[in-house]
Amino acid sequence: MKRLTPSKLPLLESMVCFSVYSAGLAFNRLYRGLLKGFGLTYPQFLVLVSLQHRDGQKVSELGEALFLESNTLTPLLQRLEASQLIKRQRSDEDERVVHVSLTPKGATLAREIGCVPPQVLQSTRMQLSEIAALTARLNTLAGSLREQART
Amino acid sequence: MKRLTPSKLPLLESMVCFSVYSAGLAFNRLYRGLLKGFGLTYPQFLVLVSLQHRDGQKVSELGEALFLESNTLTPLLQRLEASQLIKRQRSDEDERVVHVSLTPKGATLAREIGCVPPQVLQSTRMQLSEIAALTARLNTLAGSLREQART
DNA sequence: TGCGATTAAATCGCGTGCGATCTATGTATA
DNA sequence: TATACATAGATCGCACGCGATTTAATCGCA
Repeated sequence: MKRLTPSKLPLLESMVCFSVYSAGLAFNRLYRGLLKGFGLTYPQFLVLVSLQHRDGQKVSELGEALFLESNTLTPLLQRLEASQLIKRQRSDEDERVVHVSLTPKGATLAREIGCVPPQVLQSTRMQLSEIAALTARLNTLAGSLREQART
Repeated sequence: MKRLTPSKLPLLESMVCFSVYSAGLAFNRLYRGLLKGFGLTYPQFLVLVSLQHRDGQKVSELGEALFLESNTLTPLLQRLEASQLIKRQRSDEDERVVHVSLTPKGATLAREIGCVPPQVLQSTRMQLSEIAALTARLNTLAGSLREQART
């Protein structure tokens, strides 16, 4: 017996958007404590992770990797630059483009924060295989949502 | 052959924290478009959902439901009150406590936004059973993370 | 009863996210 | 070449999220 227009909204706990939202809050809080000693926020941590894999990325490439745009990235990168962890330099071929690379200090820090993800994994209290399956499902889900948002 | 201190961080796509983070961004963007016409943000939407299930909650009870504290909730509730969607009133028994309830206008809007979650579900392009399983796993995961963050 | 400890909410400052817009550079087309 | 158009970042304003602190009310216990 279905309703076309349900008068009652679903319970928060049964909404997948809310589960993702509150899990995101929980991850952010956990990372905050673990990253505090390194002087990093979680998005800043993500930038270092991305740059360690590929240094010298354009701002737009970082944006594609992190699903963020220049209005979020520019101030974030300016703060990382002020902390001497990265440097930003305009491309010679195309002066509109800005390349971002790790400074020696940033590269050192990027190695040091390698200990954080294992600690987080530990805190999930889940099997690696289950974490991997969950990650894959979430990536698929996020892909579908992004596709729908475009239309 | 394991390393005790990996020199390389894992790829972003393989990190469950990042999958949750980017799925959260994607949900937020999708909701933004769907809620714009109602003049609501996603956290404001969540407050209306919670109040429709139980009206007159204390600020602290809303906080437990949404995993937020007064430093986030107070300004958010002030905006909802300015929009005439809720009213806030101090308890008579304990003047420290503030109860939050829907105005008639808020109750009407809460019914109208009932059409949004089904649209979002549609956009996930996943089976209901799979969504339910994912939601349950995420709730368990978030519970573990919150427990670890406390210690 | 009195008075320190506790509690609920509010306030403040800062770092994201993001819509909207701006600036500077590069591209294309007549 | 000149002029319109497109693109990459930067800038601005606003709404979260949260650590730290403040204010006001209540509790606990001598």
